[in-house]
Amino acid sequence: MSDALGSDQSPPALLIRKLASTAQLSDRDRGAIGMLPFAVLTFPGRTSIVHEGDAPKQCCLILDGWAYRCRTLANGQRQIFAFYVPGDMPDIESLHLHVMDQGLVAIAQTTVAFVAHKDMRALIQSNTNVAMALWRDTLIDATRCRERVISLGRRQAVGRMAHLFCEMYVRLRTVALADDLRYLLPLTQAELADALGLSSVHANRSLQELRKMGLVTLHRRELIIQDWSGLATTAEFDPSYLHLI
Amino acid sequence: MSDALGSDQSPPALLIRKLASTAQLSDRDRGAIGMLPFAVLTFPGRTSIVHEGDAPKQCCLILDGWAYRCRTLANGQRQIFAFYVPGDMPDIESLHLHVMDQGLVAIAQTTVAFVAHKDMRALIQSNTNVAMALWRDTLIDATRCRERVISLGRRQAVGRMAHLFCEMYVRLRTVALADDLRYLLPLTQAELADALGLSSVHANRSLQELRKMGLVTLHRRELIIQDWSGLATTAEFDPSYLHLI
DNA sequence: TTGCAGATTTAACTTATGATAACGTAGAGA
DNA sequence: TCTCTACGTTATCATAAGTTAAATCTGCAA
Repeated sequence: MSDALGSDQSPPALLIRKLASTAQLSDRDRGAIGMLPFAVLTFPGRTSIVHEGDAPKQCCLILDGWAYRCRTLANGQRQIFAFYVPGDMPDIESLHLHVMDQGLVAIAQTTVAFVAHKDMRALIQSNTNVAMALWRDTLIDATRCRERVISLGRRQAVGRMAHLFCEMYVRLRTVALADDLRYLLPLTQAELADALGLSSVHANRSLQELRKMGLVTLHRRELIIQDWSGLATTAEFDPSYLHLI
Repeated sequence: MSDALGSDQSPPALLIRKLASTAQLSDRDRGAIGMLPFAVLTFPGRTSIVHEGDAPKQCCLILDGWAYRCRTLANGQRQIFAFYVPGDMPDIESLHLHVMDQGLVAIAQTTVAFVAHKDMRALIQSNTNVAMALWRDTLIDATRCRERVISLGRRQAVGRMAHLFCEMYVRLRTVALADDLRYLLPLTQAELADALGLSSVHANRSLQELRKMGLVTLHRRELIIQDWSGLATTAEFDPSYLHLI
């Protein structure tokens, strides 16, 4: 992928920057996060970081690459719930809910930093403010999930896709992985379809519709937004649900 | 509705019982929750408890009745995100996210107990364990949201409806508002449709399909599950995502 | 270069769901 | 009793999206 996010690339620095994008952190908070011991691991594309049914003893922080959470139904259909990008901690909830009811999968090659639950718990116990920031982060994850519900329930395919493109642009921009209305979107159309509740054929049709409308191009995994306001209108996109400061 | 939930009907007692259904609470925790000052208010059916765009200064606890969170799109379509029943605190998140991006609406006549944010914050600051239980509760709310995503994305209308009926049965049973495979479902078919991402006509068709399959009856707001295992199979329902102890 | 595998695109056809409108029913209140 | 209203039901037609299959295209490795 790419090394954005400013100078200090260490896992704690990334986590601090991420949490500070949605909450206020004091120097004491930053210091406490800075002490967290992380173990860094790289996963090849399309491999599982956490399996459905696992009971992890650690949380992970995406450093580089993308991941998604998904579940497979009995008939083999898949639903992708959410995408995670650098700075995100996709499984903070495993601190509280011990069995993962969905898997976490690396999309392209993805580097992840793990912190043991016990270290996270110690941090949370000793630093209420950081606990609140983490809690807040999980709540924002939930608002994104609700936005997904509205998309699936009440938007048509083209609007859903436009909405996802808008959301990812805004999120990637906060970690300096998008600018100038373009970003790397390492998804196949089949994965896009699984996220949007579509068949891959219809995902393809919808994408072409967006192209035909002159809103985006997507070629070689690079998404270019040609008409932001048109795209946002098509999506009825209002970024306030992301609760960025 | 009905007065279930055992002997002590006070708001703190209800909250304690609810949190204890998904987390361990010590006597000290229970004592601390018991001290929370609540203000009780009753809302007529189809009135707004919290408006979209509000910045509430209090959290609410449903004592009696049902409520739902919803948002209305530009074209007038509505999406209901979640239903809340006695024992639920639908807007704990307002402690952390100050503007509600959706409304909270009472369905039938609904009684609600309000706690001021400052009192909740004091409780959370002084009692980490209760904070963790509340956090955990918001995470379970999020797992329900994800379950909704899977329903909307990958299940057909009949399966979606079956899944909702299963979930509400299990949830209502934990607060003694359902037993013997039946419960009060105070929703119109139009509301059911808004929750399931369907038109009301198709919600009606799907309901009739469930009846024809011999799985449920719904008459005069009473839902009777005639064939639990058939319904659960149709829904591919697995209650583990509710994380009940 | 060639061949291969995965990804995208296109086409033809089917199906689930939406939209609209008419009609039925039951309860509330005059 | 009558009327009004909110809901539920039914029918018809329109359309978004699914399914299947085959034709390209792309990148990659031999």
